[in-house]
Amino acid sequence: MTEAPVEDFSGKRTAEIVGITYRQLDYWARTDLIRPSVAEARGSGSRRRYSYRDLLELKVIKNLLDAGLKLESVRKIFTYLRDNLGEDIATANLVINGQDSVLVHTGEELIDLVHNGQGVLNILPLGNVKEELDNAIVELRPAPVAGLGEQAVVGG
Amino acid sequence: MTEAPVEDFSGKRTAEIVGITYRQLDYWARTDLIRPSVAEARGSGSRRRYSYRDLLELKVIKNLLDAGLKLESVRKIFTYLRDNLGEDIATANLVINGQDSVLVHTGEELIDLVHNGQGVLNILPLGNVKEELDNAIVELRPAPVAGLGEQAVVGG
DNA sequence: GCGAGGAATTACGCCGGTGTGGGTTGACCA
DNA sequence: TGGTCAACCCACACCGGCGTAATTCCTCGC
Repeated sequence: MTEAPVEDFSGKRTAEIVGITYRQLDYWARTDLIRPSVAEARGSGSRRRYSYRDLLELKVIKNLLDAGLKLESVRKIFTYLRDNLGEDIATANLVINGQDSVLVHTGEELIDLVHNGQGVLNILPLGNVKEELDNAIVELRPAPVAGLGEQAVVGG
Repeated sequence: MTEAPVEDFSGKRTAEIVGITYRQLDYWARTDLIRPSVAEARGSGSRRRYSYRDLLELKVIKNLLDAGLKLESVRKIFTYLRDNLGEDIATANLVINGQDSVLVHTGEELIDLVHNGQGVLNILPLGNVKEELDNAIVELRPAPVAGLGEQAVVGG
């Protein structure tokens, strides 16, 4: 355990890892979609610090946007999701039906939903998201500095 | 066959049936998302005439929007969908993966896609759409005029 | 049967909110 | 002290709401 998550990330690096532009990250932070939970910006020149969990959420957002969702919808989804995005990320599928979101774990549940669902369902396999993220973190090491990159003590 | 589809619909009524605003319908027509296939507008005051098939597409769009999709994505989806939205509407599920769309008929195919899919899948059961539409058409009869509502001869 | 008037419908310009990109300035940290 | 990163201002595209002018359709009176 404690594989890595005691690491935190600058705004720029966060954007690179997640695969979004820095502008988006900036905009989302200032419009309260996702704010850096380790350290908020405190005026021009200060540094934002994102946690691993933040990156995870950002990656989910990125996936949702790539799927063609409106940012507005993503905002609403996260209002719900933030309370439920927990341990079972590896196996869960996020299923979104308009304003409502559910976490589904089995394929059968999924089929049920599709059959009963009145509208479009947006389905995001969260396991993939975590995987993608972890890969990106490894590949995008900040620099070939000795051993530790952006290692930081968060005190947890 | 020929259950009803020899009917066509005014812009206003189309908007009511589909459940969108007239503004949207107007905007979509003028930006080439969906144009009335029976009769185009030919200047201020002219009348648009939408076919049943148009309504079907509009209803799909409405569902996609309700699911939180960007209109931009919907445009791209329809570029593909228009060629493939055919008879099997009753049973097919529209599956969207970012830019790509597929029509899927069985639950197993669906699960496969979910497992393999890298990103979000948007799934829309098309059968429901047709059903919703037919209900709305019946419920929103234009007026209690004798028997026939907006019956019209469209030719072949 | 036919013309006139009113109702219905459309096109269009104006506008605002959102999301995003660019560029610049200013603070922070190494 | 220099490089990096956040804030801020600006601009632009998209979506769609509103109001208005223009046109067409429908109905009525003759």
